[in-house]
Amino acid sequence: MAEAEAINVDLEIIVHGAQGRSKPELRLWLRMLSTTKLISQEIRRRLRTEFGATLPQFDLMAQLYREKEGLRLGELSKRTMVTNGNVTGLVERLEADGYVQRVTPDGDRRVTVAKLTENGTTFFAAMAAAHERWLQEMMADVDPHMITALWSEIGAVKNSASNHLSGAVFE
Amino acid sequence: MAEAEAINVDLEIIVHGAQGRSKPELRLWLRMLSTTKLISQEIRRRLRTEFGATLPQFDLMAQLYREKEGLRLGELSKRTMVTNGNVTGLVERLEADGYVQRVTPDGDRRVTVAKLTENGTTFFAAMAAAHERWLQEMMADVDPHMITALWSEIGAVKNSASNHLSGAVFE
DNA sequence: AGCTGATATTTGAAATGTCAAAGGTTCGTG
DNA sequence: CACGAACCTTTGACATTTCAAATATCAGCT
Repeated sequence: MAEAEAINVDLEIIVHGAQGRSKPELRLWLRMLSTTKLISQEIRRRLRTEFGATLPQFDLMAQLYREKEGLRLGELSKRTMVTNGNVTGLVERLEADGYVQRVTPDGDRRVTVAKLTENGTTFFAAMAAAHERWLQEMMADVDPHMITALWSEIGAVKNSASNHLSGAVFE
Repeated sequence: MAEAEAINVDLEIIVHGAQGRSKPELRLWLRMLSTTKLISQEIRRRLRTEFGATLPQFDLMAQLYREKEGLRLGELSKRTMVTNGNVTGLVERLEADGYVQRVTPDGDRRVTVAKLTENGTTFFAAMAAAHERWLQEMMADVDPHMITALWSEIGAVKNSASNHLSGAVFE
């Protein structure tokens, strides 16, 4: 354990350099980024080996899973924080795999609604259960109080960042 | 301010659903992920519009900046958490732009060392200054104590995750 | 010297990511 | 009802991403 920690500290130093003189905001950002990358990569690896799926596909299906009626591609784009053009391709591939179905509603022919098929629903449910388990595993060494505290503190960071964006995010 | 916060809370709900029944680890993970995405996208946007650069290029140059003698591509891959094949293409484009130079040392002809050119050095220095400023801006509303606290708490998360990886990360 | 195994990088296929521009479709208003 | 603005999705050009397979080189051993 102690050894693993030491190795990890080294990794951090290697990744971001021995930058004692950086501003705290920058140090925090670099650590957030590397931590997120680390966990993302692990989740990607497991999704691929255990389910043959990708993380973006998982994210997209997660949105559809809780909207039985499906979602418009534009909504999907906002919720997954993925660009419109990207959603098109993702849905295309998921449709080819039989997990998602595309429908154009009668009312508005500009719109395309994507929804999970029955296959897609059961497939996603299995992935979601594993996904939640993996996260509990990976955060097993963290004090539960710290987890909830982190959740709210990161909320503060997110709020601050949201208030200082240049682009029009609140369309 | 209060309004912007309300809007942001809505965004979070939209992005991740009104999932009161999720495990804390999952909630924390989703929030970390969306926050990191939000800030990354803002940094990407600014790097592109103000410098015509991409975030991976910035990351790569950051590593070279603090190693005047340059780095082997494999080292670059580890430090940037980017795969080998990916580094090849990144360096290729940066070389075409005149910011990076590739050299094969005499001793070992398997190796390729990348280093910043003079142009690359001054270019990166300008980007780095802006980059640090942007982060201070985006985190301006966060209590400085919280920033340092977050830094160490996220360290705990990172350590825990490192200890529960499936793949061989500590080669 | 020649083999073998380890190292280092490149390549190729497929997916994801961005942005900008182009296509349709709908709606309000003249 | 026709026009133009607004809306939704797709397309196209590129960059990035991963993985696996291929290449190239080195180092050690016989």
